[in-house]
Order: sequence, then C-alpha cells, then structure tokens
Amino acid sequence: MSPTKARAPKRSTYRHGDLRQALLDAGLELARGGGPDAVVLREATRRAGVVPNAAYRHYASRHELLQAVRSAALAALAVAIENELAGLRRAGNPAARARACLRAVGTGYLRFAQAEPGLLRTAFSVPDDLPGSAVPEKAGSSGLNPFQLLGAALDGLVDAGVLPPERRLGAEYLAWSAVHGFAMLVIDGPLRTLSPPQIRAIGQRLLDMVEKGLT
Amino acid sequence: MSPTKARAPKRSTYRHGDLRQALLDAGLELARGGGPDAVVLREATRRAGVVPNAAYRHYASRHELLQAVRSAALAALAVAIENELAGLRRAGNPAARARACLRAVGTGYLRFAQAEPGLLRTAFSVPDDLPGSAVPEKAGSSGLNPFQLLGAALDGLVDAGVLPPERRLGAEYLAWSAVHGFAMLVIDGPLRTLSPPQIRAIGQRLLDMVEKGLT
DNA sequence: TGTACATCAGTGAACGCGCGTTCACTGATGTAC
DNA sequence: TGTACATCAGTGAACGCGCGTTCACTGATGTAC
Repeated sequence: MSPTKARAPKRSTYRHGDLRQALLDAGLELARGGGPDAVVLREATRRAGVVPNAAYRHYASRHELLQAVRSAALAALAVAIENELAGLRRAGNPAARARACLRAVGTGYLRFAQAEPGLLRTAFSVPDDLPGSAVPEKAGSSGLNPFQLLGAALDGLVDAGVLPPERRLGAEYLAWSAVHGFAMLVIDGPLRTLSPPQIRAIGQRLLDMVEKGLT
Repeated sequence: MSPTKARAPKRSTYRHGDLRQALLDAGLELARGGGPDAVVLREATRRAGVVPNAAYRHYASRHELLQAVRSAALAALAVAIENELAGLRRAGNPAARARACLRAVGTGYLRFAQAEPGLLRTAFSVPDDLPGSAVPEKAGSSGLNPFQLLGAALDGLVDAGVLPPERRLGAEYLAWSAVHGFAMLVIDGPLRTLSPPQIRAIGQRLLDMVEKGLT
C-alpha cells in the first residue's frame, strides 16, 4: 500500500452532517416526482450518497420515512395556503373579507395541487386523522394544518354573519371535498388533460359553487 | 411408470374454458381488496389456477390486464348509479324529478364508494379521458359511463328549468369534483374514521351544497 | 494541553422476496379429407 | 365415421430486477481525566 494512498481518507462520508434531513429532502424530491409510492428507501439513500442501511440510524423503516415525508408535504401545503391568505388585499366590508379568506384557502389548495401534484397526493396518502396534528416546521408559519386553516376561514364567515351558525358544523368536510376532488381529478384523474387556463377557470367556478352552496 | 398413473390425465387444466374472463374476475377481486396496485398479474394467474405466463395468451402485459379491470370497475360504478336512478319514485313536478335524478347520481356514486372502495380507486387510476369511452358490459345497462349519466342528469335540470342553460357547460366537473372528493376522503383519506351514518349524513349535505351552489 | 476511551454514524456484504416477462415445449382440440 | 394434421392454450424453467431489512464491522468524533 503506497503512502499516498494511505493518506487519502478511507471514508470520506463519515459523519454525514445531517443524514436525517438529507433523507427527508430526498424523500420529498421522490414524492414530488411520483407520489407516495415513489418514496423508496434505497433511492433516498442513493441520493444522499450513503449506503442503504445507513437510513436505519434515522428511521426505523421505510414507512417511518414516508410518514416524515408526508408530514412535510402537509406542512408545505399549509404554507401555500398561508401565502395565499397573506397576499389578500383587505376589503372594507367584513363579509367580503371573510368570503375572500375562504376563497384564498381554496385557491391556495388548488394552486399547490397544480404546482406540486406529487406532494399533494403524498400528503393525503393514508394516515393522519387530521383535526389535531399540528404542523410546525418552517418558521413564519402559523403551525395550523390545512384543515385548521379551512376551519378558521369558515369561523370567519360565521363571525361576519355570512354563514348561519347552524350550518357551520362539518362545513369543512363539504368545502374540502369539493376542492380536494377537483384537485384529484386534475392531478391524475380524467381531468388531467384540461389546459391550465381551463383548470383555473373551472376552479374558480368550483369555489363559487362552494360559497353559494354553503351559505 | 404404472398404468394407473398413466391413466390420470397428465394436464388437468388444459383448455381452461375462459381464462381471459377468469383473469379479469381475479383482477377485479384483487382491485376490490387493495385498489389498482393490488392487481398483480402473478396473483391473478394463481387464483385462476394457471401458470403465470399463461396470462400472456390473453393480455399483452400486466398493464393491459389492469386496464381491463379498470374498465370493468367503471362499468360497475355506472350500474350502481343506474340502479339508484331506477329506484326513483317518480315525482309529479318535473323540476323535483330532475333534482331527484341528480341526487340519485350522487348517491349512487357515494354508495358505490362505500361498498367498493377498491373498485372506485381502480376506476379512476390514471387513463381514460372520460367523455367518450362507452361502457357496454352487463345487459340492461344503458351503456353510458358515469360521467355521461351525470351529464344526462344535468341536462334534465336544464330542461326542467332548474339550471340556467348558461351554467350548464362544465357543470359536470363541479358536481363530480364535490362527490368524488368526498368519496376519496372517506375511502382512504382523513375522513375514513367517520361512522357510516355520519358519512351518509354529510354525503346528503354535500349533495345539498352542490344542488344549491349549481343552480 | 495531551491522552485513553466510549459512542455511534456510517460501511460492506448478504438475505429472501415477489414481481413481470421470455423461451422452448407439449398435447388436447377442432378441422379437412 | 375414421384418420392426419395444424392450431394454439397452457406448461415448465428460468431470467434479471429492485426492493426492504439484518448482521457484524470500523473508525471519526466528542468527552473525561
């Protein structure tokens, strides 16, 4: 063995730095491209430049990694909705403002679905019974999950006198179903051949329907 | 080799009868239990009592078998909707009747989703751009696909003067999104923990929302 | 400030699995004479 | 009605693949003295 060879570090990758995060990032990238099924443990380790079993130092199983990815995808959706809410120009009228908030939640959801179909599919693949399960991550976020953001918008409608209180209970399910269904049909259902402008137009009509049908 | 042994037919399974149909049935059974991903060619042949490669006499690939299953699942959904429509007691009022038809389409869809979640997921896994693609199969069916049945119900609303004609275009997408989204959230989304009565109740409120929001 | 040592993040090799698919075959069936 | 033959649906064996996961290991790093 030559001295020069010996001088080169035998293992360049020791102490990766933050493999846990690197695997999560790789997992997100995979989910982005192909939804939950694409989150393959071996591929994630490959992308992190590490041997497959190294993942087990940070996640107990492929399933656990997938859950982490799913949770991050849900957080990303929440951020998208919050951005939409933050971009709202304040209307004078409280009723109009409350309506605009609900629309913003829906629009944020649909925008995210178009921009990140793989992540949306991943976010709603199986677990999470929603209501609870806060979503910390990124600073600057409210820590509310998308379901809770929707709930807040509906509460706002009640406060503004737009939505009769007796119709408030369970209204999340109705609004969410409509928006989620449209997102799904567009993402990989029979509506995926619609053009982006068509999608935007129908999406707005959908939100009209929800607003009118709910109040 | 003893004569008795020789007397037994060496291959009992020659000429299966209708392997194509048997594989389709097995595929449907698999889809019923686990959605599109569960439609595994080898397992289908196992269930049909045949060697794996025998499938290639009838389907060019696993994908082709899956498409056949998907198409059959779509036909089953259409039948469920038609049954719901057929069970309608005729109202005197044409407007009420038209509304009832739309509700029946939605109710049939949701019922099917609850009864056959795996088939519903399979029916909308990827291909089929819908509008066209008739659905023959079972005699006694109209040959219309679910999308077309929904379209007919909406046409009925226009004819009865309930839905303004200028709102008719694309109305399928809106109604369908709401119902489909709810079905998805209930099947394997965050609403799967709701009890059947809750699901039924919210489903009806959802149809209220669609009807009110659309017209 | 220097040395001994425990920790534990990553390595290397291997496992068993079930999958889709290809190949050359065999023999029951239906048809033509 | 009987025989020869072509067809082609199913067999048997094998392939290469990528997966998740387990095992015993190694050596860089941080800590205690």
